Amino acid sequence: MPTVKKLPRPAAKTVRPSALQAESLRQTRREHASETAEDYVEAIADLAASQGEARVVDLARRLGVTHVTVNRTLARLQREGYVRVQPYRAIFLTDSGRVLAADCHHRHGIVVAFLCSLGIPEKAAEIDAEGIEHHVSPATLAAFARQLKANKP
Amino acid sequence: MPTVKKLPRPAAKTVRPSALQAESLRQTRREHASETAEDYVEAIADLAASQGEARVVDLARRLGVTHVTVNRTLARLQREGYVRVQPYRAIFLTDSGRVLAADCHHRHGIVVAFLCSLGIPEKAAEIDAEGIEHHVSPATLAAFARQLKANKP
DNA sequence: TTCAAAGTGTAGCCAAAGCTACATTATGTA
DNA sequence: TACATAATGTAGCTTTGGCTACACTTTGAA
Ligand SMILES: [Mn+2]
Ligand SMILES: [Mn+2]
Ligand SMILES: [Mn+2]
Ligand SMILES: [Mn+2]
Repeated sequence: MPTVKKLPRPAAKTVRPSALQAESLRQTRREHASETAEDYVEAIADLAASQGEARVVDLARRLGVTHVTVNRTLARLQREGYVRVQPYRAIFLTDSGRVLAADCHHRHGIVVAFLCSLGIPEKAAEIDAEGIEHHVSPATLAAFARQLKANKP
Repeated sequence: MPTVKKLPRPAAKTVRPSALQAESLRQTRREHASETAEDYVEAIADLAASQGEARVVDLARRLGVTHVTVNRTLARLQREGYVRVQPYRAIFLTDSGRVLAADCHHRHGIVVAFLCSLGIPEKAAEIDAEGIEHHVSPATLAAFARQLKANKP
C-alpha cells in the first residue's frame, strides 16, 4: 500500500443531523414529482377561464415547452386522473384536477402577495413564486398569510 | 361533421400574461438543473468540515439516496468542474466547488433564519428551506436578509 | 368546395436521477 | 496474516421531461 496516511476522524461536530437533511431532500424530491401536475392543472384552469377552453398550443405557449412535451405530460395526467383528453379536442379537468388547480391557484396568490409585501417587484416576485410555491408547506403558507394580514389592516 | 358547436372565444381576459409565466417556468427549470450540484457541494463541504473528509457512503446517507446515485452524480460534477474524485478515495471540492458551496451555505442559512423569524418551527423551516433556497433570487434573498435585520436589532 | 395553414399526434432521440443486483477493493480484527 | 465486512464501483433497468422531424386532421378563407 502506498503511503497514504489515514487520519482518525475528528470528533464529528454534526453541523446538521444527516437524518434531517436526508428527510428534507426526500420531501423536496416528492414536491418536484408533483410540481408538473400542479403547474399544468393551474394553467388549464386559467386558460379555460380566460379563453373558454384549453388547447395544446395554448398550454405549450404558456408553459414554455413544445406541444410534444405537453402531449406526453397530458397522457400522464390523464393516467393519474387529473384531466380528460380526446384527440383533437380541448382539454378538460376532472373533479380532482379542478380541486388541485384551485388549491394551487390559492397558494400561488399568497406566495406572490407575500413576496411583494417584502418590497420585491411584481415581476421578480412572480418569477420566484413559480418555483417557491411547490415547497411551501401548509404551516409556512399559513405564516405567509398571517404576515400579510398583519401588514395590511 | 357532428354537431359540436364552436363558440367564439370570449375576449381573452389575460389573467396572467403567457409570456411571463413561460419565462418564470423556464427559470424554475434552470434552477432545478443546478439544484443537485448545489446540494452536493454543500453536503461535501459540511462533511469535510465535520468529519475531516467526505466519503460516498456519508454523502448517500446525508442526501437520502443510494451510493449508486451518488457515484453517477459525482461523475457529472467532476465533468462540470466542481469536484475531484479518484476511485476508493475521499471526495474533494475544486475551487469553484468551494465557492459554490459557500454561496449555498450562506443562502441556506438566511432562508432558514427568515422562515424561523415568521414563527415556523426549526424543523419545518429546515424542510421547506431545502427546496425553497434554490428558487430565491438575489433580490429576494436581500429582502429576506433586510427583514431579518429589521426584526432583530 | 377546395386547400393552405394551423393545430395535433407520434416516432425516436437525449440527459438526469432514481433504483437493484452483483463485482471488486480496502480495512480492521481475530 | 487471513478473511469477513464495509465501502466502492459498474451494468443495466425505469421514469420524467426536454427536444426535432415528420405525419395527419381541422379550420377558415378564397
Ligand atoms: Mn410553479
Ligand atoms: Mn436544497
Ligand atoms: Mn441546502
Ligand atoms: Mn424546486
